[in-house]
Amino acid sequence: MAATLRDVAALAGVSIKTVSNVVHDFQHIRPATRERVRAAIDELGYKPNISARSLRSGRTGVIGLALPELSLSYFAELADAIIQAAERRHLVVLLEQTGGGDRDREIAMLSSPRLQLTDGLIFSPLGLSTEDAALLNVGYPMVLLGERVFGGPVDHVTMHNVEAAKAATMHLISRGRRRIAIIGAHEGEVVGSAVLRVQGYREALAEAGIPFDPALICNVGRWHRVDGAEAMRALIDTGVSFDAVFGLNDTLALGAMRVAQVAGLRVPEDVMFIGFDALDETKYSLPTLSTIDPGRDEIADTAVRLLVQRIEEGVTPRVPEVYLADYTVIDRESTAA
Amino acid sequence: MAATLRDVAALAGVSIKTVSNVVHDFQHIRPATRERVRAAIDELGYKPNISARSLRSGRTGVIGLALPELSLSYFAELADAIIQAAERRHLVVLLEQTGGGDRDREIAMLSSPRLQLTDGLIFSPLGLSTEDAALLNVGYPMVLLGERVFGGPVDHVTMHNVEAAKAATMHLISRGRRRIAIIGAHEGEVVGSAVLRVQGYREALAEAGIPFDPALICNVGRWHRVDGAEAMRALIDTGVSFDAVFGLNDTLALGAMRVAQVAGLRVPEDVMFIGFDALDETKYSLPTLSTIDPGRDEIADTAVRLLVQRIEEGVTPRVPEVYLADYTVIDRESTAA
DNA sequence: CCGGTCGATTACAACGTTGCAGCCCCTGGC
DNA sequence: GCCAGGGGCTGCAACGTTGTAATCGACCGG
Repeated sequence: MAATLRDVAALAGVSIKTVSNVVHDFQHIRPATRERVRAAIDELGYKPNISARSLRSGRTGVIGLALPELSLSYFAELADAIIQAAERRHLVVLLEQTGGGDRDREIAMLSSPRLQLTDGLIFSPLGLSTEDAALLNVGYPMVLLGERVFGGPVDHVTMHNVEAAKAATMHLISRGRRRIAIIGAHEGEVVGSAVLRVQGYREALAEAGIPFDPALICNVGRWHRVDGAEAMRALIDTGVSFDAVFGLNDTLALGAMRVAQVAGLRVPEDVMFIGFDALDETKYSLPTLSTIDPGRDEIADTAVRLLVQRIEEGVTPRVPEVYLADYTVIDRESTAA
Repeated sequence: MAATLRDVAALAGVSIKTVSNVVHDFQHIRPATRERVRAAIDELGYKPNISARSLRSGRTGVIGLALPELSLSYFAELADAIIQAAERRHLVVLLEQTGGGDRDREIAMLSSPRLQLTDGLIFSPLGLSTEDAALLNVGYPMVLLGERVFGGPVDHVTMHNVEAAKAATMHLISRGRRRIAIIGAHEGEVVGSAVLRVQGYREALAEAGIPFDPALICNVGRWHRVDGAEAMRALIDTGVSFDAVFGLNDTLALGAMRVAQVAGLRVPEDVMFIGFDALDETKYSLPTLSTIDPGRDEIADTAVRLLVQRIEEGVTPRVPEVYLADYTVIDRESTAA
């Protein structure tokens, strides 16, 4: 069995509390005592029991991270960044997958007893929408990610979606393109990344005096590679002319770009492509994919920072904070002049 | 504050222990009492405190998963599968990243106090090797993944690496290729996936009577996309002739394939490519990439099953179990006849 | 030389849960 | 009418930790 404070105390000839004090580096301990306790700790290989500590202190040092699915590269890279950010603050991450946009599962997860041993939650929903904002009024610290819910009762870390999408579109326009297709719109939706990015696209067109053509807007179900591929196939089949494609995320853009190339279109000569997310793989596609870097590390770090802040300040109500990360346009081969 | 057993007991007019019994569905409770307690639980929104429960019972319902990095798609997809498998058994997963093959970090992680609130660990090392096997003799249940350590003291879930690599190579040979390059070897290593897969490659060559040419073996540092790309560039620069490439994982193969195409080689006409791992993205690359499906879901499910078994049987020593998942060759455009 | 201060250490209770032992009362058999 | 058996429930202790208050001795200024 694992050694406890009691064992260490007995070996060092001090009280349990003194050992606890040494472990926590409290002051007012004689160097000699400290040394003796340290030696006993090493000898017994003592490790504090986190369950007991957490029972006593109400803290576990664990934060929950709930996101749709790791098999989407964007979320895998986001999880990676968040886990690293958490580690820098000596926190571990408990990871839950809610599936690809299943609203009910997302709601159920918010009150899951599995979150009990968590100090707080970083939540990236895909199925909720703004009218669900009230559901976020849970009894524990939480930080929201993404573009599904705005104005909710919790801190929110997101990005300048409209502006970034506008910048992506303007990048294509600056390269001389005027028939710019969108891959990844969500028909009928009024909330979410798709809506915002399409809005940015329209703003760019308007500013450049290019008429908006609904025939260039390709709707998809989900944002997987296969959806991008199918949308591009459908677009080509309609016979509509286009000279550039804005994939609302990289995965869509990559799927679409592949189909375009198979269909004999040259990239970037015939069609330029730009994506969104700056996934690692966009650096190595053929051609390399221009994209928007949404500031993932900044988002991850800020989310963890805000969550820690919420955890530490206790139940004090406060106006929820909204943080918008900076974006960058990354110009690669798929939009080479 | 969250409701406790005491609160529920007071409201229902029974003892704390009776509430606990209801929660655990113990027998010998009158239906009327059970109902009353149930109602009180609902009214107060009682959720058991997992820290306390775990302090008392020694179980948390959490398993640890330690792997190198989520930004490698293989591990992201593996984590996805393991989290799902764990969920089926009502377990949550605490995820730790050990970095890309950092032996010291991997060793440190094994005794991290962060694992304290974990019932067991699924460990996928990248830096350890067989001589470190003794380090796996930790005091908690553990299941090992991967090909770094064999013959260790713990259950091990892995795959038929040599056979699968041999099958991949024979697939290329059956398509008429004889100058098959390997991308991803690790010079000087004697353990790990690279070694085993190269061995399978050599066995296939030998069986087909094809001489082994060391000039076709490309060493890399890590197994990222950029490493595959650089290795391919180097290979082309040497001027060695080759008509097929076996990427020791999909990421390497995709990186290499891109460089080959940029260099003017046609795939599969001039050079065929096959990878390893059956990542989702191999379905959508240009061309689609042939690969080996290592049975990821089977591996995930087995790992969790074995871990649960170890957890439940307590400290009873037992001969470690080794499970080898089935593989399949997936034939796609990159090796089309 | 005494009261006060401060450094070093300790005793105790409590966090919320569960295992164990035991209590009470009802039922059935003789 | 009494006892055995067992269903239904309760009280107590303990898991390992930490916050609070208390203790004890040494040292200092007056």
